[in-house]
Amino acid sequence: MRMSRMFGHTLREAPTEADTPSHALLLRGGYIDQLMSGVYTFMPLGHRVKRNIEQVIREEMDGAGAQEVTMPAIQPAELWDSTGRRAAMGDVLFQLTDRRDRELALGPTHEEVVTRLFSDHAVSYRDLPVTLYQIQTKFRDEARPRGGLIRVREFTMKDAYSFDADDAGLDGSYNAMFEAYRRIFARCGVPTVPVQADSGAIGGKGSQEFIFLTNIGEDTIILCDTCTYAANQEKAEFVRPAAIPGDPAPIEEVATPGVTSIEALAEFLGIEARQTAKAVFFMAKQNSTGVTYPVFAVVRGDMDVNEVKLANALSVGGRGGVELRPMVDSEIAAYGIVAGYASPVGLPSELQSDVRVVADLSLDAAPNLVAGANKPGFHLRNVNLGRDWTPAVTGDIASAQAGHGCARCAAEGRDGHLRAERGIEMGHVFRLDTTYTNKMNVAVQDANGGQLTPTMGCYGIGVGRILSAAVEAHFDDAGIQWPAEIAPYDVHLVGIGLDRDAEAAADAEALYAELTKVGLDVLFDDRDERPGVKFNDADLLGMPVRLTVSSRNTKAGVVETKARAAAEAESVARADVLARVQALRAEAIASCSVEAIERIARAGSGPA
RNA sequence: CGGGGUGUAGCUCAGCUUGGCAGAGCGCUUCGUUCGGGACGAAGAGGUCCGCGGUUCAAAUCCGCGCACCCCGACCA
Repeated sequence: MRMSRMFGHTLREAPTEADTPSHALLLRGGYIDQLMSGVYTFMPLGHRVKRNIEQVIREEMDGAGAQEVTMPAIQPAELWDSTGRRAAMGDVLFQLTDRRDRELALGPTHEEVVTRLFSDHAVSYRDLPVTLYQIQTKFRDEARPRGGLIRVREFTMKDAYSFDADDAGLDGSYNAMFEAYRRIFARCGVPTVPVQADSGAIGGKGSQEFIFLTNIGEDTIILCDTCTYAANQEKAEFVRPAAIPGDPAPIEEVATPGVTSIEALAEFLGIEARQTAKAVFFMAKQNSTGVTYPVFAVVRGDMDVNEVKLANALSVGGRGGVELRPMVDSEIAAYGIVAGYASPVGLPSELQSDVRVVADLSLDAAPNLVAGANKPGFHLRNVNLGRDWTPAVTGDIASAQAGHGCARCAAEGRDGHLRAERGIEMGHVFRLDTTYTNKMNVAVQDANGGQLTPTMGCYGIGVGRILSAAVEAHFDDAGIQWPAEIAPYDVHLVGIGLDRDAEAAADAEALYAELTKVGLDVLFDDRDERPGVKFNDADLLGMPVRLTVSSRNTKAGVVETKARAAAEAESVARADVLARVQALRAEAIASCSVEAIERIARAGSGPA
C-alpha cells in the first residue's frame, strides 16, 4: 500500500473524547472513527488489524475442530421469549418491528438461534459432539458505552457453541476451546489471566473469563499472591478475617448521635469495624413471577455486600432468577427503615412479613457486634446472630478484598493472600449445561432408542477488545507497537527524498516489490513529506519493522532496518534486507508464544 | 436512569463575564526556499458558532426548551 493513496490522516493531537492511551492512539493513527456513542468505523488500517485478529481466531477455532457458520443478526423476538430472555435482557436488547409489525431483535448473542439451528439439523447422538462458531456483529444497547472500543453497542464477536451427549463430552469441548483461547490471546499479544467468573444472565454451571489486567479495566479481579487462584470479584471466594471471640453479653442501647457510617461508628465507640454489623437494603425482583420484595443484607462491618453473590444466594433454582437494585430513599422511608441506624434486630413490624434477611458467613461466630437500633441516634451493643435475630438465608454474600486470605491456599494448608486488580474481559467460556436445550425442548435420539438432551457450552471473544488491549499492552510515548501477527502491515517502508534522487527512488520501488512478492504486507511511505513527519508517523502507526531507503543508504548499499520496539536502527546490506526482515518477523512472532505472554499476564498493572 | 461536564474550521482551543465585522495554533491548497525526527516565507480555501424558540435595533454571547457527546455511578450476555 502506498501511503500517498491511503484513506485517513494521522492527527498530531488526540481528540478530547479519548481517555485511554489505546483510544487516543487509535484515533490519532486514523485506525478508527466514531459515528455515535459506542459505534465505530474501522478505517483501512483498523480494518486490517481486525481482519488479522479474525484470521488468528479462525485458525485456532478450525484447529480445535469447530465449524464456522454465519447466523442472522436479525432475529424474531419470539425466539427470545422461548427462553424468557427477552424480559431478562431488558433494555440491552435492541428491538424493532418490521413493516408487518412483526417484533424483531438484533442479536446480542446467539444461544437461542444456535440451539434452534442445532435442533433443526441434529437428530441422533451420532451427530454429537459438534461445535459451531461465527465471527459476527452483535448489538447491545449498553446503558453507557465507554473506553473507545472497550464497551460499545455494535461490535464484532467470535461466539462458539458446543453440543455434547454428556458431561464428559462437554469437558472435552470446553477444554478444547479453553486451550484455543490461550493460543489466540497469546498470538494477538494480549496477556490474559483465566479467572473464575459468575455466569450472569446467560446461566449455566460455571464459567471462566480471560481477563487482560489493566488499570483502565472495568472489572475487579482478585488474585492470590501464592497460588494461581484468580477470580472476578463477583465470584471470588476468600477466608474472612477472624472475629473477636467472646461470650454473648446482654444487649444494650447506646446513644450515637450523628454517627451513621461504620467508620464513624467504630471511631466513636473506639472499636474495630469487624465488631460491627452493616445492613444494606435492596429491592429484589423474581424474574419468573415479576414479584418484588425487600431484601435486608447484613455483613460484618469490615465487609462489603456483593450484589452478584447476594442475587445468587436468593435464587433458588439457579442463577438469573433474581434481579437486585438498591432501595431508593422513598422505599427506605416507606419501610420504616432508619438510614444509618438500620438493624436486623427488631425490624419494623410492617417489614417483618415480607422482608428477606440474608446474613453473610462473616457473622457466624462473630459475637457481641454493634448494630443499629432502628431509631435515629442509637445503636445496640452485644448483638448476637441466632439470639437476637435470625436470617432467612446465611451464605457468602460479601466481596473479597485485597489482603483477605486465599480460600484455596487455606484448604491446602498454605497461607496465601489476595490482591485486587482492574481488568477487562477479553473472552468468556461457559458450561451452559442443558439450560437452553431444556427450555427449547431439544433432544436427539440416543444409542438405546431413547431421547437425549444435549449439554451445551458457549465461548465468546470480543474482537474489538483484543484490538484495543493489544495497543494498551504495547505502546510507548511515540505510538503503537503492534504484535506481529495482527499488525496492519508487516513492514513500514520509509522513502526519504525520493523525489530528488532517482536512484534511491528506484531502490525503494524495487524493495517494495521484492518484499511484496514474498508475501509481506508493506506500507510504503511514498509521500512528499519531510523525514521527521515520516518517522513520527511510522512510530505512531506502529508496524513491527521499519525500513528506510534514502540517497545516503542507497549510495552505501544499505537499508536502515529498525524493529519498532528496538532502541536503535541497524544498517543492513541491501542484499540481506529480506532475510533480516524475515528474521525480525520470526522473532516477533516467537515473542508472542503462549508461554511468553502468560508469563507477563499475571503481573498486571498494579493494585486496583 | 441519577450526578457532573462539554458543544465555535478536519484536530486542539480562544472569544461568552460586560450583546456590536467569526478568531488563533496545527492540519489542508498553491508558489518559492528547505530536506534524516512533526521546517520557513508568501498567498489562499475552509463555519448551520449543536438545534429550535424567545428577548433585543443587533445574539456565538442573554433567557427557555430540546439534542448530541464525554466522565462518575447504576447497569453490563
